[in-house]
Amino acid sequence: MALDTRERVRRAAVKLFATKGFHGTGIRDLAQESNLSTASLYHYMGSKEELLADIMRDCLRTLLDSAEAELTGLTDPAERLRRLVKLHVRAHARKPRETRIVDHELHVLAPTTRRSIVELRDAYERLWADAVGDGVASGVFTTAHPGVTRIALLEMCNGVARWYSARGSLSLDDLATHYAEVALRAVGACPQRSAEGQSRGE
Amino acid sequence: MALDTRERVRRAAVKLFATKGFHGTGIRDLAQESNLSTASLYHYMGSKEELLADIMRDCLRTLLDSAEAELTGLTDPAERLRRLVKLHVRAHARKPRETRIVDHELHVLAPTTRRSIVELRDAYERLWADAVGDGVASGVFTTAHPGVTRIALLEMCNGVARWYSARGSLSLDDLATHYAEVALRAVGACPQRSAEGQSRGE
Amino acid sequence: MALDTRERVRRAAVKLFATKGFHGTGIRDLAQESNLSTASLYHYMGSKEELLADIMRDCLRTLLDSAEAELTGLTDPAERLRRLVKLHVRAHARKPRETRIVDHELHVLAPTTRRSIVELRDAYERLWADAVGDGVASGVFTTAHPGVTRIALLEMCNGVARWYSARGSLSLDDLATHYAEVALRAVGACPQRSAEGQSRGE
Amino acid sequence: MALDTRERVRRAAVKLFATKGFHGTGIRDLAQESNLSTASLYHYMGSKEELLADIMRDCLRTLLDSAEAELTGLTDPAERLRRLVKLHVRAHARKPRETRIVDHELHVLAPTTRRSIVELRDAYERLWADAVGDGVASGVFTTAHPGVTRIALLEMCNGVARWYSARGSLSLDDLATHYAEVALRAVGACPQRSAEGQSRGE
DNA sequence: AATGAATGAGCCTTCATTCAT
DNA sequence: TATGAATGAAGGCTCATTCAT
Repeated sequence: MALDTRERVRRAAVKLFATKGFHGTGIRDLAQESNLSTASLYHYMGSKEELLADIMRDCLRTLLDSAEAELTGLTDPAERLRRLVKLHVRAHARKPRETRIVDHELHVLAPTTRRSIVELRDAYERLWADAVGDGVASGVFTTAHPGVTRIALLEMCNGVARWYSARGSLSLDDLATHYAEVALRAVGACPQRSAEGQSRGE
Repeated sequence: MALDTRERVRRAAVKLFATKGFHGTGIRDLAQESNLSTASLYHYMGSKEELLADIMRDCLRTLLDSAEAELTGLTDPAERLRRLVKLHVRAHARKPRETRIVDHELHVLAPTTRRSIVELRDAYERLWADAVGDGVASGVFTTAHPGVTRIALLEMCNGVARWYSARGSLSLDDLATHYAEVALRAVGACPQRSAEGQSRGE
Repeated sequence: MALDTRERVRRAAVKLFATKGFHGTGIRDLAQESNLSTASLYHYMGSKEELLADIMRDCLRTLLDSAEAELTGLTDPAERLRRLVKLHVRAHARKPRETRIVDHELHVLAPTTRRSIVELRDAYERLWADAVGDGVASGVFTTAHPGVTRIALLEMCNGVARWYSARGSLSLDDLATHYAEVALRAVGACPQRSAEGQSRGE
Repeated sequence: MALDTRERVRRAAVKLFATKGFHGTGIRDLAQESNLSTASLYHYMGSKEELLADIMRDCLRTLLDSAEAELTGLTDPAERLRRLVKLHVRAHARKPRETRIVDHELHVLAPTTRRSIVELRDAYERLWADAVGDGVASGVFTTAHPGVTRIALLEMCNGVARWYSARGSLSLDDLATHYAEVALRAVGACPQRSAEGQSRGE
């Protein structure tokens, strides 16, 4: 099935925004990458900035929705953090360009739009904050600065989008598991058994 | 003492490149921020891109030099990692804009220039790789994927530049110590005493 | 019939480049003369320099093609030279601006482009060199330095573009004939009859 | 003896204006070629345009003066034309850059300045016109259009500046003699003896 | 005599966008 | 749906020139 034109434009934008940055990408670049004229481009998008906002919004919506789905019914903070990390890492490894765009181009958006995007991001990060906070409250985690630890872990996981390659030696599952491991250690959950399991597996 | 003009231009560039991105910063923005005409700007820089490259180069040189100085004479991998993390965190908290520029704008540079910058970055990262590698080799660290762990920690520390504020509740020293803590836990160094020491101190 | 826009740009360029020189003509001058905005200009040309190269190329191509057509089947060197001179003079009198551009602005072109233009010019001048050379070889022409004579005649004829005006007393045909006369005398063809014929005719 | 600075500037200008054109030459180019800063340049010249005008004026003054000196006491039109041609050719071969500048950059000058330069040029050309005119009047020359012939010869001789190289096979004296020959033939002076002499001599 | 600093104006070119077809 | 044509604004950079030192 032929690719929907709107989708083609979207993908072109994702590719170029991630590679050259929003301001480094001209609409001529977008048009060329989409095999469209610059004029035609405007049948499939509002403006360059709206296109960017759409990409960010979708990326964050998907992340938020699947995170909420993943956590449904879970109470154990360690398990919640593990799931969050794995989901986050998988998302960033699979959609490195979209997530890099979210991370790098927020400053481009006009205030109103930016606020709506930041809201989504904050909602998502609250899931992390809650997991870490609950873990510390219940004594499962021992970390001196939960807030700092949360953001440190998030940044660590975001980084995956900047370097992970599917062609590397590490499978996506192993990567996600490894990161969950590192994260749980970082909060002081010291998951003896699983750590050893991971070690044995290699 | 009045600020050297060249330095004024540099600072304007650092501020704007970090805030709005390289491509998002116009030469006229730079001129205004430097209280200079656009023409005068060119007495103090080669081109916008060279200015960027200079900023990056200086930032990385400084980081690399101080890291090498910091590690001189040290052999214990845990201590080396701790020092690297603390230095890195401090540098990123103190010069968040410079380091963000290094992280975000590499793609702007022409191939030749980029290579020279990447070389510096790689030299610096090798210090981390060596510390982690030696730790694993000597059994002090237990981590399944040293390479991944190293980059995960680096990204985590880079993140500091994206959120740390001196006006926050955490002092720079505490922040650096905390990150070192998290990092050592992440590599499985489980530094009982120092971790407790750290906990007690807060 | 309305003038094609591309052609309007071309004519504006010819007029301005010839009058004020390539470097003396700004893109804004071109736009104004073409009744276009500077941005629109770029729908009809690659760059200012490409526009110049196109003008030169077309001018030389036309000259070369018509010269080759004119000489087809001719062997007599005197007749060939006469035809070349007349054609050249006519072309330079009719298209003085294009030919002046070719003569004056070669130095502007980038090496590669320049080479391609110079090649055309050389191909054309070879027709002159052959005519003069054959005339000397067969004894019809007596000139001590055929190469010098050829270039002297060419320069003399090029000059037409710098002064001829259709409003002058001399018709184009008479002008061309007169130049042919001067040229043949210069190579020592001393065409008694035709010279007298020419004299009688005026 | 060290070269006077003002003279160094002048020479740099001659070189660059001739090579790249007036508008193609920046004052930075001039400064570099003169081994001066752009600011220092202005101790030795009024403005770029005045520098150009000076060069042109001197070139034409010299030509005019030496032509008048050369013709002093001569009445024979053929001899006068021969001397003019030889002088002109020599001047253009020896100072090809100055003369090219005079020929190519008149259009740059502001009206007032231009007029003063054109006046000089016209005074010089009147010497040619007189020689040709007298020759025709006295029947020594036979040319249908004296005015056209005069300008044709002038352009032919101007051309020397565009191609003559001292490294070529032809000596400057031979070149000048050859041109005089061509010119006299062109006006129909048919100087049997001298032509043969020329031929024999080579 | 010499120049580093400074600049308003201008350079060529591309920007994102609109609109008639 | 698709696009050639069009553009005002802005892009990075250089222009010729002045002036204080």
